[in-house]
Amino acid sequence: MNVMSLGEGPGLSCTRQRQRLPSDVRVRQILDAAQLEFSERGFAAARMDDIARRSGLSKGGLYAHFASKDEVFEALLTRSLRLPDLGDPPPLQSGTTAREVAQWLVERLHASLSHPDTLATFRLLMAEGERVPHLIDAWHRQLIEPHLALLHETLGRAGAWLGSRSVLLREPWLALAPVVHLMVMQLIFGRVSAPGREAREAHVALLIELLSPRE
Amino acid sequence: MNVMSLGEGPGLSCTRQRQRLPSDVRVRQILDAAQLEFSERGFAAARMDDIARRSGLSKGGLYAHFASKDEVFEALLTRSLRLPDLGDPPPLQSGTTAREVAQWLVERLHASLSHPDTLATFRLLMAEGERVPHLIDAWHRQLIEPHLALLHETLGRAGAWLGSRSVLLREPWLALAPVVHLMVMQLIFGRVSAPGREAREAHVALLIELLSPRE
Amino acid sequence: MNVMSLGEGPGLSCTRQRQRLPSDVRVRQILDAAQLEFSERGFAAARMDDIARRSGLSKGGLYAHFASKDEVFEALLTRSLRLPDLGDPPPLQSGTTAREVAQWLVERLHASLSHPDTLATFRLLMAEGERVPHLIDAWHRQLIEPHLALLHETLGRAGAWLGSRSVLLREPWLALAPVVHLMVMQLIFGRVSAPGREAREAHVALLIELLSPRE
Amino acid sequence: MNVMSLGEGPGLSCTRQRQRLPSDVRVRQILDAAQLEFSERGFAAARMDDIARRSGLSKGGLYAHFASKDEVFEALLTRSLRLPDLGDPPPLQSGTTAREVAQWLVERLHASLSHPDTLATFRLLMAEGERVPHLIDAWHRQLIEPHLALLHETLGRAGAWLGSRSVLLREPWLALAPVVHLMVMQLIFGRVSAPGREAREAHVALLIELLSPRE
DNA sequence: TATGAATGAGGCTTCATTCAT
DNA sequence: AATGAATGAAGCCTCATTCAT
Repeated sequence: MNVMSLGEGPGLSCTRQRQRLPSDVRVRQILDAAQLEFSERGFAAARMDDIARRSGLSKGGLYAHFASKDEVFEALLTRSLRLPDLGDPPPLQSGTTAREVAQWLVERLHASLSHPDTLATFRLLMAEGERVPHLIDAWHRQLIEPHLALLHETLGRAGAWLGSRSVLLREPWLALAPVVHLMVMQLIFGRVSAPGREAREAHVALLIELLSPRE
Repeated sequence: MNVMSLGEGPGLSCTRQRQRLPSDVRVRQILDAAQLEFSERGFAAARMDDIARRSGLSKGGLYAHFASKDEVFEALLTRSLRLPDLGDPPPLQSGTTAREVAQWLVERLHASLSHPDTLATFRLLMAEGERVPHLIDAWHRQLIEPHLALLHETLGRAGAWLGSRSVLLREPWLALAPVVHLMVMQLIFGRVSAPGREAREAHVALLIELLSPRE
Repeated sequence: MNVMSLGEGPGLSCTRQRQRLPSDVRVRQILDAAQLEFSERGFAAARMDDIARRSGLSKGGLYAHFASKDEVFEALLTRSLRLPDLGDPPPLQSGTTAREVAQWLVERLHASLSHPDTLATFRLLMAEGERVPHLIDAWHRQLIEPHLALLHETLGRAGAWLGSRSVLLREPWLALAPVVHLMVMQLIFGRVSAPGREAREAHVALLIELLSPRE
Repeated sequence: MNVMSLGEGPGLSCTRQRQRLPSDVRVRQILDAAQLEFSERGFAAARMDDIARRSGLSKGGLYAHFASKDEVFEALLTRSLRLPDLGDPPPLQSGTTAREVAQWLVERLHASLSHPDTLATFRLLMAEGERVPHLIDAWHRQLIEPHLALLHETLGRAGAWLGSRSVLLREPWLALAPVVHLMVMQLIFGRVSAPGREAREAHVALLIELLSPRE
């Protein structure tokens, strides 16, 4: 490469140039790559080289953005810990049935928790949580608690409305458990297949039973 | 091992002798050590050196019993995959209440699944399952299915007896989900603390509700 | 490299800099080092560490260029398997004597086969050939066959010219055998000394006898 | 195994006993095994474990007979360096032809040098000779020199008898070279196939030419 | 910012050798 | 004389990280 070809300014050279992207774009690419690598192999077995290559960078280029493997890992988990958008609780009007409430809840929970990104984070925390205890707390605050709060709020109001006095109203995690169960099964077996319709249907049926008033 | 049992060897108590143990004893020690190391660090980050030292062996000595790290890992999981002893289903006599059945079930499930060994295996399979897909199958067959079968059988009979027509009778995994949920929480947060009494109580209450006949 | 050429670097001559060389230069250095190590010790006893040090590299640096010891070995042999330049066959003009032909041949064969590189390769193939059977074939095709072809061609034409009907014309390997014998002796005894003049003279004398017509 | 079963003397126990053989038998077995292992893999790559197993011994048992790998190697080569029995030189009576002498010689040389044991030793010396320089000398004295002496003597007498004045009479190694060539080819290519008849025939033809008087 | 050769610590594994039995 | 568990020194190879360009 001669001196002339360097001075030509951006865009004019047709030779294969080094790709210089804005930092935030690169960081996003890197974290996307890191998510795949860390999720597939776990922290220790993931290689900076692979993360770099998957981001379209060389190893050295990766280190221009992150000072260490730990830093990438932490940045990844931090990014994954965005507050989920759970939307508004359902309106409870006259005529709202237990089924409607249950379906709304199950749909929300699965949409939020069965998302591949959530699963990947979930798995990383199971496997490597000890590495980042402060992130575990954050995860609990930002993921678990909002969901439990949503459940508590929604089940409470629906229970009152519907006249249920189920234990569910006091222990909303029981309503979350089937989703967690499915997440676990999904992580352990077939990493691809989404949880079946029937499973969700069963979950709905369970909630209906518990929300329905008894004699 | 109490203090007395150390230093009492016949004659040569003080000199550090090379310990020669029968192979099966060593293998047990090694797998115990491996369980700790693999569970604490995951497969990739665990070091053969540490496993060896924890078994009272040199690195080379370890390789007299296992040909590779993978082999230790697999042997460990295989050992952990013993069929659980779930005991007999509960007698359903006249006078048996939903509470009795529910308590019996919850106790069984927690005793079997919250055991530290089971948790360790569970965690390893979550984190490193892709390494040993055949063991995943075995785990499902030998751990999950028997528990589901126990639930199916017991819930079915209890439901018939008690007059319940809950979805639980068709989808026994719903009754397992709270235990799985607790296992997960136990793994992610505080690796030590056993799941609280209240959680078990809530689980029992849930089952009671579902097993009780409705008007 | 003379003394002057050291210490003259621009500005920083004294500090020990990390040497960064283009890949092909390094590869050449590595294979040179490998040739020495493998030839001196054989494949199994040669150490990657030594090859690295001899190339002015760290162990890890070596692996940036070759993925394994086997790969270095194979690359080395492949490099050694260049077709020899045997030059043109001698002109047979009126007046060409058997001695001239014989001397020309013996000189060619020894120049080509007694070369230290050829000897080193020869020895490696004797000792470690089973490791690289495909290279054995290549070696035969690229080294042995051309020499035999040269002999066949040259002896044939010279024999016709000179009126010889020796078995040599049909079995040219008989004319190669003394060189092989000398190579072997050179390898087994004194690894340094070139084969003596007298030996070559004897070889020439042998060929003369066989090329000369008999009554 | 209880104490009684040990005191019963030899021969009475039908349980699998340790095989205790006379030392010289064991040593022979060990060296046979060593010959195979060293020849197949070379010194560095041969494993004491394999030699032991091939001798029907455990590793420890092997060390009861040889103090080290080097000692086994040296003992093996020493055993291989027995003086070959070349038999008596051929009677040269009136009527003996060059063909008879040549055939007798070629047969002797091949019988002695193409023997698998000789080939194995030959190869070991080529590959590992530097390890045992004193044995190289011995090998020369005990194998090469006798053959050269046989050739010198036989060719000398036959040449005188037949009226040849070939260079062969002064440089008997030239008559040995084709055998060496064949040995080398046999070692490098097909480790099994014996050298062909035609090759031997060619060798004979060569000697006949050189032994026959010229006008 | 980006490259990729280079480093060096550290992990897995092998194997000659020792030794209690 | 024999066993086989055990040692420990090395060797191969990996990979996070550095750095000259």
